Amino acid sequence: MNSSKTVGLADVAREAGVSLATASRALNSAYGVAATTRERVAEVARRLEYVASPEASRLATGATRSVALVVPHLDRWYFGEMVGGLEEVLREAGHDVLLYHVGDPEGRHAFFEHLPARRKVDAVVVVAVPVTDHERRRLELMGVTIVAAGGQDATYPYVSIDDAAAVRQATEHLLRLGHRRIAMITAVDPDRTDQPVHRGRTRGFYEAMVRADVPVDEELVVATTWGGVQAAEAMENLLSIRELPTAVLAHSDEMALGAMRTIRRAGLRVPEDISVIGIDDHPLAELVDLTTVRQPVRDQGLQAAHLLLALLRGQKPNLAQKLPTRVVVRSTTTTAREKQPSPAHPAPDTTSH
Amino acid sequence: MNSSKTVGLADVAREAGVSLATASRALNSAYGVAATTRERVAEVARRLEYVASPEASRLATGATRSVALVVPHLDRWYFGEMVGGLEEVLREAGHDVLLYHVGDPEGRHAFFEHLPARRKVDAVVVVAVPVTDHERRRLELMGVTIVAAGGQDATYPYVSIDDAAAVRQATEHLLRLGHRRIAMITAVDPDRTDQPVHRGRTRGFYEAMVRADVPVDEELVVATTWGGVQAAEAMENLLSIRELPTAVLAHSDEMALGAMRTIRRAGLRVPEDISVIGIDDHPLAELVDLTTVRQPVRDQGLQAAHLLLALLRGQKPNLAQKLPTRVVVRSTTTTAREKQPSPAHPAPDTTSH
DNA sequence: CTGAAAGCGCTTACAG
DNA sequence: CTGAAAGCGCTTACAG
Repeated sequence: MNSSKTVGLADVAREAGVSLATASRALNSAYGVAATTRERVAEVARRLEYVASPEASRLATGATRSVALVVPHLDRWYFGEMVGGLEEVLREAGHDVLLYHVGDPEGRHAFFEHLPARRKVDAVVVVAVPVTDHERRRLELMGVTIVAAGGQDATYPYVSIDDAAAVRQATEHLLRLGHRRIAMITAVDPDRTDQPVHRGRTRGFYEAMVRADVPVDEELVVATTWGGVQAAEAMENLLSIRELPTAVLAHSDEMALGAMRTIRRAGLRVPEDISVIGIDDHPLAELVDLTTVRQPVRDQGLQAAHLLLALLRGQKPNLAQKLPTRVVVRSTTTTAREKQPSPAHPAPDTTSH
Repeated sequence: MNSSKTVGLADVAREAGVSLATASRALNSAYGVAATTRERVAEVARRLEYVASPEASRLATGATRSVALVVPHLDRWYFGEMVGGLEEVLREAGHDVLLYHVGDPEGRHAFFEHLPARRKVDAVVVVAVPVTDHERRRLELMGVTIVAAGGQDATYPYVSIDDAAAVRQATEHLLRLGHRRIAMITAVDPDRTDQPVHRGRTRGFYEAMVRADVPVDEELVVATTWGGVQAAEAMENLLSIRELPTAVLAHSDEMALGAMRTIRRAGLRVPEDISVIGIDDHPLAELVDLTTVRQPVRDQGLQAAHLLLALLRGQKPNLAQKLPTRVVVRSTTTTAREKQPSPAHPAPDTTSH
């Protein structure tokens, strides 16, 4: 199949005048080879442009030198950015990076069932994908290390942001501007309706409100799946409430943009009538002047990769790393007006224009 | 390292009462095995949850069953979406998907230099990454198939959109609305300043203008690197021109958003004062009501993967596939006013807002 | 420090 | 149709 002969370890050994064993050791291990021998072999290898066959090495050692990246989406900024950070340090460390897209719970299940059957990877990092304790234990039994990048707190090593803190920051920003009727568009993972509602980002909202001693109007808390269009629809419900909110907090920037579209189409202005704040600091947030809470996504990927490498080396790294977030004030939030806007309850109109 | 024994082909063979050779053939090849034998072996394999060791198979056959995805960015929607499409069909076809991020020309060069040294992959698909003919030939000599997903026309198999046609459609949309002073913010790849200017997207603009017999004011054509912020700056230059354009065409939606920010900050309105159209139909374009030219990104990834598979199978697929694009009218474009806006040449102000 | 040899888990001509 | 055997290209105890 491949006509051009590739140079093998045997070629290097012959050329350097040593045995296969010595050549191998010279190229890999630190001990057990005379310095001069090692250098000579290395020199020959370089000259011959020798590259070890990964298949053969893996077969002989049992280690695969590759890690699987499990991601639920590839088309959202968050995931691409995360993967970019992970790839950089893993590749740098000499690992192959295998991409696995698991869309739904079944896909996820299939992945964890089949992967360990025959170890194709030494480790897997899940990007904001939930992993059951059972799945995690299964992997560990098979000797594959697991790490989470982003997502909710896990019972295994992870690096993420403090979701509750991020939303607390957003809420406090609005409270500071004098807002009291604050609405929140909560994101729920469609595959995980089992989860407690008042956790993560949602919890942060309640915490901030309680601390500020501002009562939460439950009517102003709506839930929907991730996504701008879904948030736009949720916003329609919020606009049908008798007393409109003066500010809206969305669980992501995409969702904030969706909410803004609904507000705009209803003939209201942002931020004059309703302030809007998102979470993420999506690259486009800057271009649409959206106030948001910035989370360092690439850094989470970078750190998660380092965490994984430390674990593979048998070190004892910090197993629960949370990266800081901070409010980025742009122009979609402003001080609360005294009077509520009540523009004759404009019928939300999504078809027009 | 791995304590739990995995079941090997030997276990299957023994259990099925056949030799290793027969077991292997039964599981792989279509011919040379009695139907009953094949079934029995398959049954045993299933029961034992046998999974072949990829390392061993690869070492024995020489085929890697894996393909490398080479991408220049991971944090932009376009690339994530493309990769998602590629991953889906390649994984489905039983290939491993290795991710390679090559940021700059050196990285790209290093990739093509080292990859073929020892075949880690059977094929590589480059996502909008330029490949020199020399690099392509090198890969082919080593027996690795190459395919391009997206990007400019290549001298090797590819699937992409017709860049010139996409911009032609955008230009024609503006012309149809009565615009004559149309500005264009051209995207240039910082690594490829060598390329002819009037090609791809840029060429489409000139073609449409010539066809409509509308003279192009070269002052209205500005170039910048991809990116919203860069486009925002380019837009500042356009606003400093004595006679403002009535419409702006940006080479991407991100760039269109950047242009809109500058227009907005200058106190002008979109589309009343200046119409804006982008290219892509980025998922967020819908949320900001941006008029654009839609390109099917995921489909390009899907098709490119199918093209690759066909090539690997030795078939003769269409080596130059172009997917259609179409204008999606939203609310950032409108008919040209009779009079030009000349708001006393507002000084572009990027600090305020 | 170095070498001969076995082994990693498959696949595939070569004989029957 | 089926089996014994060699081989894919490394690594690593085991002896020196």
